[in-house]
Amino acid sequence: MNAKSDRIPADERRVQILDAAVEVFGRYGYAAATTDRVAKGAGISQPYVVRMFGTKEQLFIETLGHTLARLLRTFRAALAEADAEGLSAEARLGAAYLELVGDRGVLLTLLHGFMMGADPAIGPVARGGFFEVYRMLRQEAGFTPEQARSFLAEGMLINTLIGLDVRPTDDLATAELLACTFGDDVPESFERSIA
Amino acid sequence: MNAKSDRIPADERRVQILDAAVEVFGRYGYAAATTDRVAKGAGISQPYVVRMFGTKEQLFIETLGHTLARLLRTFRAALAEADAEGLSAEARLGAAYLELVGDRGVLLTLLHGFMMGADPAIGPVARGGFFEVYRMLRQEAGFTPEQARSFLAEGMLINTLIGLDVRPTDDLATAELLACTFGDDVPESFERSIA
DNA sequence: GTCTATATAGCGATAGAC
DNA sequence: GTCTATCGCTATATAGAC
Repeated sequence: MNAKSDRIPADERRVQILDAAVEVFGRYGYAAATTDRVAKGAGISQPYVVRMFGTKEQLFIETLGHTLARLLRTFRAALAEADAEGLSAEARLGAAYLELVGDRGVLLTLLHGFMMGADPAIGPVARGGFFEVYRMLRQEAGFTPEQARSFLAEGMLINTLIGLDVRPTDDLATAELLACTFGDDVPESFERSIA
Repeated sequence: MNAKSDRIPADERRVQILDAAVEVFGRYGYAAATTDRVAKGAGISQPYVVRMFGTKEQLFIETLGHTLARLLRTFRAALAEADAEGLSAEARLGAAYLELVGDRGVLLTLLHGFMMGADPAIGPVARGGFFEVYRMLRQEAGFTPEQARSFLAEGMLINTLIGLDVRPTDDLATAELLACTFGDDVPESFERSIA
């Protein structure tokens, strides 16, 4: 509104930029995403984005950390709930994953990061993040290796369906696979088309 | 060697370019891949690549078709073999998938394509390719929806492990997941580092 | 804390010769 | 069938003002 209110603390601006970055990196991937789109998403100028994070690469690395933290937070909350209500960790974590599907940016940003293992700077971060999830499943959720592998595999299939931008109405095979993957209630984010 | 022998038929050149493109798109993804790298891989000039395929986008679409055809060919050969030797289609297709892992470019190009569902030109091609595989599993391999979903999920996890550029020596969690995914013989392509 | 202006580099695509 | 030369766009990053 007024000119002065546009000046906000750096910490707060940082989070706004990271939130915008999750959307942009998720939609376009690392290479096709532009710092300008992130800036527009955060409502600031492109050079300011770069000023805050140094480089686009560094922004992506911090965005990966941001999304990973959110994933782990969601999973840990689900585990606590399963504990309190005596539900199985497996079922409760599956439901938690579906919550995350609602926000396409999170899972797609992670998957795009996972595809960059060959990148010297981003690869180690991506591997570290992936296996942090694996360790959480094994140690905190009490999964066996087979349970953890199966959980991750199902997750990657769901990520792929999001990345494909699959819609329930596409055709018979599509409807069948979506029904088989999600059961009765296909996440609503599959029904809207991308803005 | 001699100057004249460098002139080869367009059809043959096309295949050379597509083979180079599979490697490059697999390694860098669509956006970060350059027509110049593809050209160097095929041993020709960058403008000639563009000349042959019109645009980089069109090159990617044809590369997707090329890799998908190879995937389906491998699967169908495995099915024929399973038929002849009385093996289960599920086990034989799993083994066929592992053959494809040896050539990182194929599976990574496909996965990069699957991540581009939101792209107006590439999205429809990627979805079509993915569900062509699904239909093959259901109709030709005789999989139930659950078997097909599970097979695809395991495949996507393997693709992700390739994309992450995971190495067996990384740490305990890594070794455990690789052992759990591949059993005794982890594909050798996981042991070499990328060139 | 934030912007405008701009330097700089890389890449896809075109023109045209051989 | 293939190359060299080059245009023009886009995008990251820097400089410096407010």
